[in-house]
Amino acid sequence: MSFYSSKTLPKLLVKDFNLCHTLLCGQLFRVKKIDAWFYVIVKNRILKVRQSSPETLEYHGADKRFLIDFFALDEPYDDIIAHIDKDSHMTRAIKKFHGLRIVRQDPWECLISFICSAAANIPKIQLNLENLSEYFGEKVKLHGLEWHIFPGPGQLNNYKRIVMAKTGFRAKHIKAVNDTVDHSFLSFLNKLPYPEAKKALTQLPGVGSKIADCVLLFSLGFSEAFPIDTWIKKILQELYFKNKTISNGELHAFGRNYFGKYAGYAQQFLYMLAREKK
DNA sequence: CCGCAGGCCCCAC
DNA sequence: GTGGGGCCTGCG
Repeated sequence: MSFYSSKTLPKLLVKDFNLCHTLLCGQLFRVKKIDAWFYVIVKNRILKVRQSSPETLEYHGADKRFLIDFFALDEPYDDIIAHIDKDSHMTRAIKKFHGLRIVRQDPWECLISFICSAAANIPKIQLNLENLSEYFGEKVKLHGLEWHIFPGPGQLNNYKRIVMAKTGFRAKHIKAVNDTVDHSFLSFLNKLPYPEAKKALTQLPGVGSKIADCVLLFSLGFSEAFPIDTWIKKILQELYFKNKTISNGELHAFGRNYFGKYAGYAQQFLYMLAREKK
């Protein structure tokens, strides 16, 4: 595909970072693995990256500063782990998935992604996002391949095409959100306290407690957000409630109180535990 | 006794 | 997953 050997690519020294865990923990969907490399479509760029050793990232398509921000490498990892390491279950998860990070993805794409996630699975979400990008997003060529940038707010302006992207009942939510939400609304949420930001998001059609928490956690820096999906529900009930059925509201309150200001990281570790048992 | 807020279940989307 | 309806409960 390229005459350049990997030796010519820049390297970034990393600590407490695992690329696979970070890219494959269900927070991002536009990730492709080709040979030994991951290709991640982030905003208007195609990031090509691999972890050639535990402490080395080789990359192309972005600069160092971008990588540090996107992968949240400036977060105090030891501190985060110390906060959520409350019991033997978490200790095990933290050890097993060490280096998992919560990325800082684009809030708009994150919002649409998780609207697509309602009653779906990961391959289906990926299909929806690929289709939406192909139908509405700008095309770019890189590494001999064609890629589509994710369409911005206002660009998802054709209901029929949104339906053609196989979004099903989510199509009307996507169209409505496209017509009412812009970048400034989303960046404004950053400045609000968690409860207010969440309330503003759940005002949007197709966005309830879970999806709001995903957007807050994965794109707006609210590390205390604690999304309850079916996987988390199952594992929380199993590990902390002797398999008793607990309402989502109660599980949410439990997670936030028990794990504290980095509850969202705890949620991701638990998600990984739940998925590997599948 | 009656009315409404809050919690929960159900089901179409 | 969400949202809206139906239904039960509890307090005023």
